[in-house]
Amino acid sequence: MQSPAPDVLFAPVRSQTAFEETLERLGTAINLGLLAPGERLPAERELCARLAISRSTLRQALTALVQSGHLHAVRGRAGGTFVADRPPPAEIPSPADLAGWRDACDGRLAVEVGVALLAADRAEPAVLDRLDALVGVMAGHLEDFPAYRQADVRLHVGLAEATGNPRLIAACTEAQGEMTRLIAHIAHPPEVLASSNAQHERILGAVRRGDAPAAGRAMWEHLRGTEHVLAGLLRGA
Amino acid sequence: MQSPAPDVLFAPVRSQTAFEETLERLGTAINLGLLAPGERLPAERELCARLAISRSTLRQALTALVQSGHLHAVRGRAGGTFVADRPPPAEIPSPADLAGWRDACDGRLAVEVGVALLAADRAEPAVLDRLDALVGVMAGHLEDFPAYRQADVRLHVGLAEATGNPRLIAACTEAQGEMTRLIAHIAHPPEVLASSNAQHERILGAVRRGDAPAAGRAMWEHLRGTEHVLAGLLRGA
DNA sequence: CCGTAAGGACGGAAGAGCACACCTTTTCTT
DNA sequence: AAGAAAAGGTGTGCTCTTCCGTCCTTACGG
Repeated sequence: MQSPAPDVLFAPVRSQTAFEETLERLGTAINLGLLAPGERLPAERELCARLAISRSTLRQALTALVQSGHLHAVRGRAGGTFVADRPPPAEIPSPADLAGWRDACDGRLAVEVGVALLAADRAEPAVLDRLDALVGVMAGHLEDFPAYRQADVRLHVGLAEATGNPRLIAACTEAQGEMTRLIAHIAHPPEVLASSNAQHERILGAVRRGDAPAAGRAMWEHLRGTEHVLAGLLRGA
Repeated sequence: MQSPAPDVLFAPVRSQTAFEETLERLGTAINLGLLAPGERLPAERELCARLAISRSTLRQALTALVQSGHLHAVRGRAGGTFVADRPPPAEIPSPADLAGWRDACDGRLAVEVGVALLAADRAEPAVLDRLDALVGVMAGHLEDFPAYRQADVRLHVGLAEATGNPRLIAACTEAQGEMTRLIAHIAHPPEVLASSNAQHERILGAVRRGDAPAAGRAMWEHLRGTEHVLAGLLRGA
């Protein structure tokens, strides 16, 4: 009955430095539009306290993001660090990203279906109203994928926030970041977006009814759609 | 429509050292029984290569686990590092563990339901036969919670392995580790274990039929059972 | 015109991790 | 019986990351 030693137990230990993680966190937040263009970040001395890192380390990340054009800094009393008005476009996905696209989809599936199940139990109607509004925003941007995608991300992350679980919010944000890297540069016909957005309505409807199984199932089908699109385009990768 | 800056974006960055993560990985693997008593670990020089850390760092972790009684080391040509025959019992959960029990359950829910959905699509019958055998093992240990729990863990992790996704396997292992810390020291009447094990059968049945929604739903209900037990016992925490 | 709040810059201290060389113990092979 | 081999055990010094503290520069506001 004893299985042999599972390989994954001895998989490489991640060694991401604080600088790298900070850079990644802020960078994806900007790319996802969670930090809006023109928005002001907390002051460095406050932000490094919130992130529980030293100011030097934080500044490494901020400096890198300024140089890459994601942020711009303004000195002086009324200054601060601001998200660029026109952040640079998402980079093309790395070979490593493409190689792991299926794993990324799987991870996203787990997080999002779990979020849907829990949100159905816990979401406040007021929050759901805000998410419904996002469906309307997306409906108005079927021809403008970047704008559509930004509302899309806000919807999914907003649903995660509705669960009240910080872990799930973080996991959802990370999953959305990975997905954005994968899909930012591929064509999205308006018909596809429209049908995807119809699924958003079904998900929110089930969540509002408190029907967790239906919400989970609707989310599952929603994500399978994305997965099939990717499978078609990346078949060789 | 612009939400204010999401709090979770500026949450503390995790700063876990390679030593800490190695210690945790191997320690939980032993506590969960994924590394069986008496089992021999790969040689240090090989293991540090697999974990992508230096031998010094690996030895820090191994030394700590030897001192805590989880491992014992044997010198000489036929030597090695072995899992203790009688590893020390799980520690009582820390206040931090108890405070976050609901978050831990949520995370587990997402991972496990996702695993069930994906396993229904991908699991090989041969693998499912092995998992069915574990249900039989559990049925024979309704009076012996440690033994029951060990087979339980192997079942859940085995289902994750059936998805073929390393991320999910790792996430599932971690979630099971957290759950074990929470539930190791509470009473588990045989009737509760029997009903829990019946749910295992339902899950595996749905997976075998390739009925993903049913598998996901069965898993969801299975986990809600555990959650209700915990909610009753930890209500004040 | 000065205080204050913001970003910007430097320099040293501490610790984690690593590479490498070497030692000790035991067993296997010749 | 001798020596090679394979394993854990030990020590040293270097590099890189991070942190802390201090100071500088800019610019708004009274």
